[in-house]
Amino acid sequence: MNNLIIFKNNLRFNDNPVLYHGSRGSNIIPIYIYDNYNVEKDLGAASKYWLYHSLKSLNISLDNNLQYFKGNTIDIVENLVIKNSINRVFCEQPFLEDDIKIYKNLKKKLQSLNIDLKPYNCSLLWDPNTVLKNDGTAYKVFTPYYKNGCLMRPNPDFPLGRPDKLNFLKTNNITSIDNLDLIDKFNWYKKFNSLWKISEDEALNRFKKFLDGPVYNYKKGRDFPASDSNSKLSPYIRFGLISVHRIWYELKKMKSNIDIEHYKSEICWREFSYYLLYHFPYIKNNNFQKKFDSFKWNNSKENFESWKKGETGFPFIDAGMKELWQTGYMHNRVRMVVASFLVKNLLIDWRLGEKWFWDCLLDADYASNIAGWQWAAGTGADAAPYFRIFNPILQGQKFDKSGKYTLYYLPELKKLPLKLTQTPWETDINCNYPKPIIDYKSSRKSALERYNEIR
DNA sequence: TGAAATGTTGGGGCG
DNA sequence: ACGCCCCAACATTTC
Repeated sequence: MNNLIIFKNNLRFNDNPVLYHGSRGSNIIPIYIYDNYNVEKDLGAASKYWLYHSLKSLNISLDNNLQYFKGNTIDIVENLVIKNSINRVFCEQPFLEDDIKIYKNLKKKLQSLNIDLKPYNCSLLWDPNTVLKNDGTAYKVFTPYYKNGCLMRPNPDFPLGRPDKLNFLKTNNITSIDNLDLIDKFNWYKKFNSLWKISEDEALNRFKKFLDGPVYNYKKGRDFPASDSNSKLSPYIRFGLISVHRIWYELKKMKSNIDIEHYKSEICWREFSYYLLYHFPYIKNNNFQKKFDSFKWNNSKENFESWKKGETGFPFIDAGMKELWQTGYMHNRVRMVVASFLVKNLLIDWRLGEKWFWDCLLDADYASNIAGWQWAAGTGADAAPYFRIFNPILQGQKFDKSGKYTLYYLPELKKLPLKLTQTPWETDINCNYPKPIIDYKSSRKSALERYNEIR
């Protein structure tokens, strides 16, 4: 048998159902398709960087046999199948609207050629189709989704480990990763090189290191951006350099405690995001709660720019935005605070924030990003109520008491007494840091008034 | 996975 | 010794 193996969002050698099953007793052609033809939203710049290095790493595991294509999945696969006498095509089971459409069209095309298309769920612990309320409808609230839905279902599949010896089918194709245009000529991303090692081994190492210690302080520690109680696995999970099935079972093997259970539930917030996008695809660019459709956003260009650059004059916000820009990552607590600030204090549409994160985050995940922003904006399903407005000053004082995080990204504030780290306007000492772009108190008030109009 | 406003309680100062 | 006021400290409600 000659099998075509299509990689998409699970760029790993281990625990990969597509590669594992697709390579059994067969010759394979492993390919990656950058489909910018059938999708509405192209990858963000940071994601492309991550993708580039993930592919390079995967290619090494595949003894340099990975082939790269860009364009329309259907045409590319049809062409390959015919030219190489392919019998079966193995791919990832799709869960997002665009991907489902591609899958269906591909299936139709391959059926007409009398070729099997075999989908395997690589990405989610539970298929969204199988987790429903008793009345047959989808959950909208995380806790019952997780506790009564997921955890009451049969256990997720075990991780598969390594595939057997791979036999690569010889082809005449010469493809190059460079044709995917993932890396800009302008070397803006070099700052990431020293911060992130992008490979499957590194993902596993990080996970193991996390399980060796930090996880035992996860529940409390996860809220403090200066502590290292987070696994920082998100970008690795995003492109499947580690499988959630592996993560799930490694955690299950351990003696359960409150921290491990909390980490598991966080892993399942990602599941929940995919679940929501699957059952309510309109939320990709519309408010889950329709009453927000008539909400009047200010969308001030100037304020949006200040937010993006980390020049709002609110240190905790600015530190977060600088972390994002410099590292391609932002601590979860800070993500909530900067999102609340953009939406509720600046009255800027969550979709604009979502776009910026999409472009800047190495872990930018289609579902998590949208669901996360809708959550933070208060427009989402199981969302923080709109009137729950984070105070960036208090949040900074509470979760970065020592100033370690804030001052790392805003060293100019080290000039001030520690007490004033979050309120640098309360002194005349000039440290070359911007004045607040808004008055916090009155912005809060007008946000609540604006909300009253649609309530 | 809030924060601010408002309400309640109880100890201490003081006439 | 007593009542009154003040105001933390905590609890509850509201946004």
